[in-house]
Amino acid sequence: MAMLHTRPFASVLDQLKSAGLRPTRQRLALAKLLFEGGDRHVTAELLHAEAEAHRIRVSLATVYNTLHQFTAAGLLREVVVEPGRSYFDTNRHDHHHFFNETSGELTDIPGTEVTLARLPAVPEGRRVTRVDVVIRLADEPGAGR
Amino acid sequence: MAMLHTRPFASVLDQLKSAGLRPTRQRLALAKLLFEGGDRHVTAELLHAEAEAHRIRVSLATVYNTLHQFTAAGLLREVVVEPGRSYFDTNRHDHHHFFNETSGELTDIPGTEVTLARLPAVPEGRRVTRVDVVIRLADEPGAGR
DNA sequence: GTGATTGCAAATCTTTTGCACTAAA
DNA sequence: TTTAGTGCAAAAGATTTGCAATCAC
Repeated sequence: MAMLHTRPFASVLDQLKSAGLRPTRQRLALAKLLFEGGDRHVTAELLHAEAEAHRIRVSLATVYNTLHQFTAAGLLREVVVEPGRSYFDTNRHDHHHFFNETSGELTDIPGTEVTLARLPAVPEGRRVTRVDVVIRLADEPGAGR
Repeated sequence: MAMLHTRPFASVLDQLKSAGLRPTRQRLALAKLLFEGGDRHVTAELLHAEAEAHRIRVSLATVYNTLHQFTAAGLLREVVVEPGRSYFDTNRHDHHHFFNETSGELTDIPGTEVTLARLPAVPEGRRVTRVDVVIRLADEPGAGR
């Protein structure tokens, strides 16, 4: 059972290597927090706080560097839904997002549950790097329930 | 011919009124810049610069306030595609966006050209406020052409 | 008049940067 | 060693806020 997370984490190590990133204490610790707990959406501030809670000494600057390096290495995906704040998503599968504007909560939608039936012609000389679908939600007005 | 833009602008005035916003010199001038030139995507900084170029004296703080008030009144739509910068879109029709990650250019896609064939179930107690589709582009690697 | 609106400067918040120090290879 | 990585504090942006002066009604 403890093996459950061994494989995916090993692959993270491999990917750090192939991205030319040294497996430092900080990067390993952050990778564990990020990838050993299922799919997550974190901000730099949040991950930094979480590291502190786990007695991992990392500076906020390093958290930012690491998040961007992991993103460049394809281990994370940056999601922009709010002005002035970036979320980093550990879910690397094809998927989209619900964004609750009331609470700021970001939730995955499996790629299979959203289908784009019709897409526009891509401008000349450009290629599509990604298609992001964000379904914005608000709490139902009818209070209670 | 000069009439061409008279109507839509009048409706803007009405909407300011019904939103309880006094038609001040600043708000009127910014509204003209925003709504008399077809569909546009502006940042606060850009609109402020444009106002200055037109000899309209407005502070940047007022530009921010105005953009948010217009957005709340339904005259503008805020589009978030880049961390740390908000675009405001004057196109109020149903539509989506191309975002060129290389140049930062934001382009409209008419709602008719994108069709979502399948949408996920909306979580209990929430309602959908908007569905945003952003097609991210990069310049084709094959240089020239 | 009276309350809404504005301008300005200071404050805030997130993210980036410069650089001396530390650690991996 | 040699070079990449880290921490810290300062800097940089974008956006917001507090408050006195100004404007619309």
